[in-house]
Amino acid sequence: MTSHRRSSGRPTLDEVAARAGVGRGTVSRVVNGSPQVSAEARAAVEKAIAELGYVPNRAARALVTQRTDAVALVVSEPDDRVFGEPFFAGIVRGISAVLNESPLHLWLAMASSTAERRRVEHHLTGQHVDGVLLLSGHGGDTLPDLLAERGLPTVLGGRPLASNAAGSASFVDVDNVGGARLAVSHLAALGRRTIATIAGPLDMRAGVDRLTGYREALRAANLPGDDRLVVAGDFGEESGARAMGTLLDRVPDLDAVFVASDLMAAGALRVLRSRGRRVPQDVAVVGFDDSTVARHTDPPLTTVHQPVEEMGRRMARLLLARIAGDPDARSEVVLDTHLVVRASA
Amino acid sequence: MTSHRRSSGRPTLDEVAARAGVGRGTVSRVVNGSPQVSAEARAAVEKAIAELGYVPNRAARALVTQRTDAVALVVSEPDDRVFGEPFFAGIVRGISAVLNESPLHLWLAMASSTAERRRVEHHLTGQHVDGVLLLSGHGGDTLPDLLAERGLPTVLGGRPLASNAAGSASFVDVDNVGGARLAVSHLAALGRRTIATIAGPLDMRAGVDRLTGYREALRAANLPGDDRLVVAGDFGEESGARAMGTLLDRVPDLDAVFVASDLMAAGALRVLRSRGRRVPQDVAVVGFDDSTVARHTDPPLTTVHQPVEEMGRRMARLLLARIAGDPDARSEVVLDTHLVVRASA
DNA sequence: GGGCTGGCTGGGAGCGCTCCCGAACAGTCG
DNA sequence: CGACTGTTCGGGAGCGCTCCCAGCCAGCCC
Repeated sequence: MTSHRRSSGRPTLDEVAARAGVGRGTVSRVVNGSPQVSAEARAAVEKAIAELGYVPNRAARALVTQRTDAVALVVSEPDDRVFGEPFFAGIVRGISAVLNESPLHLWLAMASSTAERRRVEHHLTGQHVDGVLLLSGHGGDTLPDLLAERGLPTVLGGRPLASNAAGSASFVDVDNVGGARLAVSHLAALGRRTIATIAGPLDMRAGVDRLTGYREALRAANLPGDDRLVVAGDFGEESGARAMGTLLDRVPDLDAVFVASDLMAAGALRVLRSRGRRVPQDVAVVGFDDSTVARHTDPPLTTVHQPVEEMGRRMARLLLARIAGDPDARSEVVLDTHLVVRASA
Repeated sequence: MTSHRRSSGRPTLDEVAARAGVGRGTVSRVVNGSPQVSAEARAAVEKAIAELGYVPNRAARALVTQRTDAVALVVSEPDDRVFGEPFFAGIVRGISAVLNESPLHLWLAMASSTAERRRVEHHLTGQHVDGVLLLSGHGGDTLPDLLAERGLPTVLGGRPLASNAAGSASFVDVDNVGGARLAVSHLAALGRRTIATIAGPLDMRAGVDRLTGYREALRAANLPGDDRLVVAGDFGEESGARAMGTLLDRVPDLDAVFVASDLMAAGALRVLRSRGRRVPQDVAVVGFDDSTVARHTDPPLTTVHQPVEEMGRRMARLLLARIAGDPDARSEVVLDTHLVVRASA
């Protein structure tokens, strides 16, 4: 009737106040759970809210509070690695599970190309998220530094490569070194003496760490570390096949391979078979990731399991903590991996 | 110096205007690409923006425009299906690819439990997304109706089950019926006469449609449709194994199975082998999804490929169109599937 | 009884932006 | 030369909310 009614029809805080017969301040206090409200006033406001179906306007709130109740999950990855099963889905689930218990919402940003990365940077630093979860991988990513500089709470998925000024960023990682050590020790315990490895890309921390674990385990088992036993791939299946070929050419009598990803291991398995090697009798193989394919290769793959969903959960919790509390607090969480023994080793 | 500087230090539109020596309106016009600005004014404003590193405040803009430049991807799925490879990752990629070309941002909302679903409903209808992409699956989901009622542009991933008032919602689906038909015709063309099927859950549209395709193809090939040849699973590996057992008990001499998901097919393959059937000699098997596992089963799985990433792209484009234009426009997109022939059939 | 607490409350100010109205200024035509 | 059109521009109003301050009303103590 009066011209005050907004066209969109969504009730505002003022309308609630009018209906409850109180002032705006009181409604705001009720909505935000302030204790400074009498029982009667609170009841009246709650009644009005229910009747009107009032939902606070986030934009208006964000405008004044300078907070957005949103965090971004940035997938800053040019290639497919992050999307490999079960990584991405698992992480997202873990994160969502935790965030769903908080008032925060999740904004998903993929930055594959450089242009997209710039757009994302722009948006993040132009504020309007309260924190950032970053799934990166490759070194040379400038985003962590940029965010740190802007003072935006950030949690990295995966330990940053080297000297990144991510010194101020928290991260959650799986124990890649330990996992690789587990795998290679297992191979050594099986009596294998010539253990090769197909490493991941060495510009990714996971690639480097798994190689380190391999070397440590060799040393611990008193086995020779020979550079001809090491070939790097890119975590993808084809690169695994190629690497296996190279390895077999170089060291025909190798009796075991530790492969830094299940997908590469699947490729390796194929080549091994076509070159007449029996797995595990002639060559034992251990993979990494415990992805879905590991259960279905022939033979099923012994592999290192990493707790992806837990990783997502921890990332989210860490971010929550940083947003709530001291933004300078830095934490590092490293999650245990374990070996899943199947038929390939 | 003056007390005008905000503590957070982010430059505002007014500061840009002051620096450029123009009014707020002009800055706003430049930022929003209005043509009603002289070349000099535009240049001055752009210079000031660059110097100050100005980024518009989304909340403030959203508050006045009543738009948010954000859409939500709601995964309303209690169980794992959506997360099965390569579905989720593919969809998300496709969506992101399209959205990255637009001013829209992506919110990700998982609603597994009923409580979470309520929270999401509340958030969506409490406004503050401009549209919704819904990945559902099971019938009985009330969200599409709710959103339609609220007039929120919505695009469904997957054709809704039955009589949902999703009559007003657009959707993108893959041609499940056609895909299943393709698979079963292939089996028939191979000379198989007793073709069984392990269907998906019949409260999901994909489950129903794939079964329909199976039946149509049988009829077209003049093969008997026997209810004993049909067992439903839940798309998961174990259910596939169980179903295969049941099928073998009922019809020991079946010579082919069409399985409505690769994961179930993997389970079926296992049981087939343990029951002494050779694949494909004794029993030919065709799966559905063309997931990563299909390439690695023993033997590799012939399966129906569905264009997941394209599905994501189309969903995003459809939503964009609905947001931009006539919100009552309804569209249905059904994407073709094709058969990937490997060793299992 | 006067002054003081202290719990509740209402409402002004203002967050940063867009929208829109009217002013200012050309340029054009009769 | 005056009236008129069209383009460009400035700035007031207001989006819905939170913050904060002043005001009010007990209740209490000296």
